[in-house]
Amino acid sequence: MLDDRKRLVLRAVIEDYIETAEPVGSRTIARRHQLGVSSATIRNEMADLEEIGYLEQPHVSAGRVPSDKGYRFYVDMLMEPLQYTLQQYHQVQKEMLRHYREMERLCQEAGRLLASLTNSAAVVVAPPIEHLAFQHVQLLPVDANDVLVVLVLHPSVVKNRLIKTEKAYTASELLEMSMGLNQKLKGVTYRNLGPTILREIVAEFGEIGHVMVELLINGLVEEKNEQVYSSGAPQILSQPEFKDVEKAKLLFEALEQKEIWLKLLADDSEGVQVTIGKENPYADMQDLSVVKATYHVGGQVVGSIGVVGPTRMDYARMVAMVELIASALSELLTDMK
Amino acid sequence: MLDDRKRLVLRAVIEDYIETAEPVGSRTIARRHQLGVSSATIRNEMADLEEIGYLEQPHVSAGRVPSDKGYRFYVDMLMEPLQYTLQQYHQVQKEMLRHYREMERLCQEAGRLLASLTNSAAVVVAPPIEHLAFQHVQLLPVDANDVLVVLVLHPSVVKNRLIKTEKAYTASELLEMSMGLNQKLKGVTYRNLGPTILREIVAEFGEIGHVMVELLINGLVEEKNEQVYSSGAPQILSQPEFKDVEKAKLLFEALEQKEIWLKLLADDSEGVQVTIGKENPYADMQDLSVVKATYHVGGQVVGSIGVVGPTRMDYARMVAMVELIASALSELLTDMK
DNA sequence: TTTTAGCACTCAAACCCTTCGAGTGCTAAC
DNA sequence: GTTAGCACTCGAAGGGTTTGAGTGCTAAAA
Repeated sequence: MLDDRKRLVLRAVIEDYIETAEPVGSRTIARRHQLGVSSATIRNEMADLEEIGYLEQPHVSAGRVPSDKGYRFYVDMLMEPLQYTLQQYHQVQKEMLRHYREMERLCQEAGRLLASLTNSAAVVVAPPIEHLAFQHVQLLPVDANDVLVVLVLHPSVVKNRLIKTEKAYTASELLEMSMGLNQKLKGVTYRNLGPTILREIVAEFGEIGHVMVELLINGLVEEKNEQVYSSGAPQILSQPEFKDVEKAKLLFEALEQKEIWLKLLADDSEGVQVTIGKENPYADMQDLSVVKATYHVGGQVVGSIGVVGPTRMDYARMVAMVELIASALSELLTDMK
Repeated sequence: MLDDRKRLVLRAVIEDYIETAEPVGSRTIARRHQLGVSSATIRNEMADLEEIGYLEQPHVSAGRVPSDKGYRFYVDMLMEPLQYTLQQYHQVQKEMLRHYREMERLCQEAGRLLASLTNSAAVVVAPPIEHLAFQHVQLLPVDANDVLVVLVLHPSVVKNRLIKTEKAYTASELLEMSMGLNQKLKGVTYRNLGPTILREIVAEFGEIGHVMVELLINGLVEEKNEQVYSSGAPQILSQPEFKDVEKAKLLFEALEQKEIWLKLLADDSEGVQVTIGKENPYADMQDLSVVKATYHVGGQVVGSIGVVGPTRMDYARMVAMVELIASALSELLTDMK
């Protein structure tokens, strides 16, 4: 469909544009890349590429700029895949470990690292609580009428909530109830918490049972929004496309729309996925590109992580870095198991 | 020092400027405020106010703009204090309660609310862990070699960490150790964890003792940065002073310098404090003003909360809102007790 | 003595014009 | 098929003018 020279020209235009953020002209290409043809020839090729829709002209006397379609072709067919080094991998894992052993923190840290590696904004969707399984439930006496509920979920999530009770429970009463609850819940995934189990809990554990059920249900609901973390937004202001504050505001607002990310990153296909400009269904993000990957625990997809930036981004680098962070995160989470 | 009319003029200039963000001229004042004198008179007054240093002129044919010193006088002497309503107070408490009963979450939520009430960026310094006291320590068996350490601190902070042990402990061993640790630690503040206690713990509890001590010490260190939350940064981009992206970047960077906030908000004097422009010792923040207050648990200062914005801010409103959030937060935290 | 009307003056912002140059498309020759 | 050459386009940059908000000063009025 595209002969070799056209590919070379397209690639040259895109890579120059990614680097300089300025429309690139035929002479620049002729000078900077040794294609062995004159600018006039390149001019002809560029006109063709524009006709197919891979390049665009901001105005007639400016150079060319890649279109979304052009970037797509570049990402799929032209770009030189970049492979992260083993050294980078270890470095990243070390960084992550330095911080927290707790799953949600680890996910946040992964996002922060990704943002700093790419100089861009990163978004992480942490594993939805629905996929987690109860590993351990414990009621602890803290004060006269204060009971601490500790829920250990698998993998490596601990939730705790202090509750106030009407009745004052003794340590051994609580211990006994903990054992009972454990029996009921151990191994059950959050999502499989059917009404039967809940009703049993209310019936068997009285006041505490009531509170527990409310806590289980509300815990589930509340976490929805807490599950999306973003970082690195400020540094993206250095990108020339955001010299216009309005553009920047759009990006920031997009980052705050956590539901969008839940949906966008929910797709659990394999490998790194790239969404370019208008390919994105959300109108506010059609100037932006998203590069994302899923991460795994023991082979099962549990969440995803990605970067957002202007469509003019270094896709090869972004893909490599997202891949890097996603694998490192997957490995750490799996080891946590 | 300043006669009544000068005060009226200064106040009019500042309030107009806060509202419009444009340098204000003598005619505008004469028109919009009924001072009963002509623009020429106001012009003379403004010249005087400039001489004392309360007003400045961006250039000779522009109107006047308040100087830092002018804002200071306004805040101390001129501005009409705004009192939040009881209804707002209840509303805010309700909002806060809707979210979390856990101290750190509550602090974050307070920041988020403050940001949205003021359309500005808010920063919260959560109570430093050094001030917290151990209330309950518990080791829980989670898996063969996984032990969950739960630290309940007063007021209302729960920390937990999963640790891997060499030895596999039985539930009852862990229970016994929990009781021993409790005895040692209960009531001790984090800050008073002297080497004696730590040494005793290592001596008495072997492997677990080692891990516990490491955890206690590292926990202390790691939390430092985690203790500062900021929110509402994006909305501040709407302020006209940030139409220049460079300015905005400065603010964002300032918000990320958590140590600055720790120091800035560490000062635990009573009431709401206002730092205007150059009064701020940090060079990067000399275009910004900070309005902050401390919050309390049972009468004792534990942390502080504030807003940052351009020096042209609605000080009366900011002060009222910071006061509102700080009292609501104090009351909730105290009740948690 | 204070206030005010009047007026000359200043200066950024807005507008218009010109120039400059990067870049194009087309044509004709190689 | 390639390329040199050239006319053409159009944004960006620079320069000049106009406009208008705002000032300070002066002299007269209160």
